[in-house]
Amino acid sequence: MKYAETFKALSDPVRREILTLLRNKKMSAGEIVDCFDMTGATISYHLKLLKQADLIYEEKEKNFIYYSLNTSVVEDIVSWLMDLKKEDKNEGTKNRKKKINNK
Amino acid sequence: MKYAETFKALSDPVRREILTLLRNKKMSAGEIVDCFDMTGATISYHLKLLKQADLIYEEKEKNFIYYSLNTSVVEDIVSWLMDLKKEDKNEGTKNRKKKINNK
DNA sequence: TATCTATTTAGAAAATTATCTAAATAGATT
DNA sequence: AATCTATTTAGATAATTTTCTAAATAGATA
Repeated sequence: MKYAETFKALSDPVRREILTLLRNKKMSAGEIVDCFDMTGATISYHLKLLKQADLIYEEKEKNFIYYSLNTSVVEDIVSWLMDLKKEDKNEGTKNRKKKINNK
Repeated sequence: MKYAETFKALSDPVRREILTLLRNKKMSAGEIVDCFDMTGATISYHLKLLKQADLIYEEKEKNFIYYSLNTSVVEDIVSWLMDLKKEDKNEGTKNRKKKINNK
């Protein structure tokens, strides 16, 4: 159950906003903090959760820590979601009508 | 922020399990309760959140309430996630630093 | 070395969420 | 009408999450 953590990480608006910020550029923790009305400690906490969920990379440079997006796990979530939409694969007789009149 | 509620709803393992149960068949609240080691009240609470997030439909029949999957909102979540992976579209404004006011 | 700078960790308070029991509701059955 | 059945609502508590301040860490610089 790898994506349990990921879904949890994605459930918070601050963390989603951080991911959006990182969409195109890497940013240091401090730069990210400047985008929010919250303390560095709080943002650090959110970064930790995103990191644990493998949604971001962290890379030390001088005495900054730069964060960037890791989209590899996003695929997993997307396929979990797409699976929800898939039609039943193993049905004998019970849901046949549903199969037939679908699309 | 329509999908805030949806991400929140998806963040709980019980609720994700309910969605999976509903993948192929509609089920009454009682049938869903039977799949878990929890009281009907608790499952009812989760169903309410899934309903509020538009992830399930509810349909009364006799004195049962049947629930079924509504995948239309799932698309929105998927496209939010896919957007994360997209390359920079560059809005032109460099160095734009805005404070984000959540909550 | 001493100190500054960037960031995290610790610990506590506040807010939110998940769960339970008991009671309420509403439709079906006798 | 009285009662049974399926489900939800209310209210309380437990558990988890978010946030803060203060302190700790670690690397860079004077």
